[in-house]
Amino acid sequence: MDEYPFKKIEPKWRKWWEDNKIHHVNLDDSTEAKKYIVVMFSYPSEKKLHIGHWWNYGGVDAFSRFIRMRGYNVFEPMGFDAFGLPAENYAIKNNVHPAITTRKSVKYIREQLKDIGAMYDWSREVDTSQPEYYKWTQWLFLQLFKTGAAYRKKAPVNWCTDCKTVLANEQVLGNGTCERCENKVITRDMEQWFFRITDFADNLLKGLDDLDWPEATKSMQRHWIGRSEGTDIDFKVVNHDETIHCFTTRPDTLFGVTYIVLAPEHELVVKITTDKQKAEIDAYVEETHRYSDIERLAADREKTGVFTGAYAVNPANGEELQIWVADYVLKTYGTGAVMAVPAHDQRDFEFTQKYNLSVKWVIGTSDPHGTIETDRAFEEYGIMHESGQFDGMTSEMGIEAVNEWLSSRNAGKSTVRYRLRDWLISRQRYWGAPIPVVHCKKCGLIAVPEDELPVLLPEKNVDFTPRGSSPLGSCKEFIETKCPECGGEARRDPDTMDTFVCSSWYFLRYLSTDSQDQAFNPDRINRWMPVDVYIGGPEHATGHLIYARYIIHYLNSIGLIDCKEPFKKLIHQGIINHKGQRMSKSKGNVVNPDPFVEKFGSDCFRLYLMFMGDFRTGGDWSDDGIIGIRRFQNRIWRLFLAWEHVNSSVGVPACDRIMDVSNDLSNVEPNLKRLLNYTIREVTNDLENFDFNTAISRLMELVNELYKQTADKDNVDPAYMKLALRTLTILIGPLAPHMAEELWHRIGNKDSLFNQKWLSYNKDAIRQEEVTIVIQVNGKLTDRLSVIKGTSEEDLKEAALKSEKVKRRMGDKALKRVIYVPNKIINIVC
RNA sequence: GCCGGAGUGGUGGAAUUGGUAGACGCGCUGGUUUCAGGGACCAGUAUCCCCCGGGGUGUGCGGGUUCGAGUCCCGCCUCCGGCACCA
Repeated sequence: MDEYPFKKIEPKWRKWWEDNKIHHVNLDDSTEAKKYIVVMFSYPSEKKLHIGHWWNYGGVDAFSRFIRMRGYNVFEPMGFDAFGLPAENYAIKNNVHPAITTRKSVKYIREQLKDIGAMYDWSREVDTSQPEYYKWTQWLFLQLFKTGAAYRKKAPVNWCTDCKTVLANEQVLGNGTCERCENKVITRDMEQWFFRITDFADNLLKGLDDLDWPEATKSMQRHWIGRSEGTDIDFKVVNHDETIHCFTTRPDTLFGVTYIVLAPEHELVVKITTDKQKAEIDAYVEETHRYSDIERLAADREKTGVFTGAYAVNPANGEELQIWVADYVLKTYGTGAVMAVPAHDQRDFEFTQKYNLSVKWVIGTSDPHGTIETDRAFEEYGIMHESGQFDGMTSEMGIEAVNEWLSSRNAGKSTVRYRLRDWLISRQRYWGAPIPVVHCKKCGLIAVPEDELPVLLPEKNVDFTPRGSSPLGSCKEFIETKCPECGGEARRDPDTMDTFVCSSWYFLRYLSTDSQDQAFNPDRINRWMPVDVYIGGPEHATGHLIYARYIIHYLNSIGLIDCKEPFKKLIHQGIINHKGQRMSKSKGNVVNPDPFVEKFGSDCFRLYLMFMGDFRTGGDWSDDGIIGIRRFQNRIWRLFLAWEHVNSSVGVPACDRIMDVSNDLSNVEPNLKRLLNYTIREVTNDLENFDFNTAISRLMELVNELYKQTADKDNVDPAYMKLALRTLTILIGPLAPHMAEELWHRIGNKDSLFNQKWLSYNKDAIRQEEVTIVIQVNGKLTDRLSVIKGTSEEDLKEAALKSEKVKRRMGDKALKRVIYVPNKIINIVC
């Protein structure tokens, strides 16, 4: 039996596509409508593509090819997110320079990517670790710096005592230890670079409404931004000329405040602590620094705190309140100070229990007989009491009224706070884009002039093993420089940028890789942005996807680009597990795609992954099913071999006549006519919706049916077969591009299949003359009737009641009603 | 604790969105082919009972709405993902 010779065919067409620049995109062509389809670029530090990449990239390519065949100018680029910690860690461990390992990985992965047979335009590849790219990442930084959106401040960071380096939050394990050495991680205050993403909190929140994104992801971003309306209330400190500002969302509980809490890092702690309490407070503050933020924030930790010895005055009733320091209050949220209302806040309640502080109930239920349990806080809205002139108000009214009262007395004002923090972008690491700023003793922080970019990352004389400060600081040639302002001795900033900065704008750079004198060409941006469909994992919901949105909002705000949002539609691919678990080296269940590609071919492997399950859901990898796809390919191949003669024996006019299936098909058998049109409709809808698995099922059905209908070869009209094979070739093109291109040329075409227009279908041709009506008795399937479409309800009812099966099931019960769903079901109720 | 998503044959998964549950594939069973094979083709395959004509039961569990529920409502269970002292 003839097997489909994928080994000969796949490399042949890959070369042909490349030689004929089939995948080259003209970015300046405005004659065709564009579609910009981007899949998150790959992270070469992982060294090799795994099955998940094939799942993702194969599906996205099928979609892109389909869109292209529908007549759009489609741009589907690919690149490398090549800076980052894994390459650096590998380098430290094996003493190989990260530049070398990264370049090697990129080269290897690029070849693997080419095996997928996707229509990437490789002339527009980006690599974030190349000076041609990071020059513009630095340029982007400078734009932010010039407008004050990039700034330095002292901030608590995670510090591993053993590795002697700063760690990202993701690198700290749940128990507060370092993921690499499992030693203790502490909090350390360090001067860091930040981007003012909080300035855009509200815009980022509002922008979500119009995005065609998964609701779950939008919801995650909303929570992450965490807008919350409340009030800043001023508490004067007794015997000090200081005021503590407390943010609360519940000013209606103001009369229930029994003490005040400051975060350990709060600047007033030192000022107001009494001499008597000083030793204890110092010890406590010191103690909190011994924990990482992650550890401190563990919700199940018992609350601790220390009294400062100082008091503050409640502006509502003049009561004096103890001021405490406790690490359950965070310096980084709100004002870093809290008015504690134990009766109506469970956290404060727990704290009071431990330290024997008083509880004052000021909110009750509206039900006069309703009692509130007193063993925990009552956090709901209710009716105010013990609250002076506000007694009897609902919480909603009270919040308004207290706000007005406070602001009229200059003791507070309503504000909006966000959970979102400014984006900490500096890293004390080597393998990243250097921050293009010079520190001059005389002039301060001075931006490197744009025409001096890039600030090259030195590849020699850098000791990148961690020792407690930025590796670049140890490189004399790099760090010592002249101040661009005064020309005096100065030092370069030794930090590098978070790789999320690199990946926050790469989709802009794809459009201008041919330009060395600008980050992006505004005309092209305005023509191609936003990205029409962006595909990537849901794990980026609150990281990359917020950062990229922020950068676009920012560039828009300073007038550099027109578009407001980077990604119009977002799709998350699912995750491929193996044996029910996520693939990982430690579990030893990683599946390497290469042997499967070698044994079954690229198309077969792509098809199998797409067929395995829903693109968005993911699935569990199994070696077993792929054989079914090979059989499917072989069946198609043999079908073409068996009918090869029709391509020469059927003349050109016949071919023209059947170019478009929606045209007159009067001479084609009704069954086939219907089948072809039906398959076009189904496959079209499925590809539009990323439902590759069902699209492939429909094509399998078509092939099965063609085998059945052509069992008797002599009775088949060759034109009919020619039409069927042509239709099949076009429909399978996006899914199995190599095979389809081969078949396309075999049936007599010279140009690429992917320059061919997609097929339209004829609705009328799908309509069936004969339909099967299901007869139910009390909703139970009882019998079937095959009738001509449009048979009247009366006739159907009569026929149904005559059925022996129906009679048997009805027994002697009387007919009550008949429900009729046209052309589908007749339900007899008795 | 809070917010999402999902539970369907031996197995991967379908189901026009309230209308024939199990499409398509894997596996398995039987058969055909001068078939040495992990080849090709045909038929069967949710499950239980059975007088072989049928009958009962079935989409995580328990209720409900409806002529009719995998799909909608209420209450649970399990798994996965995210957030987690955010005042």
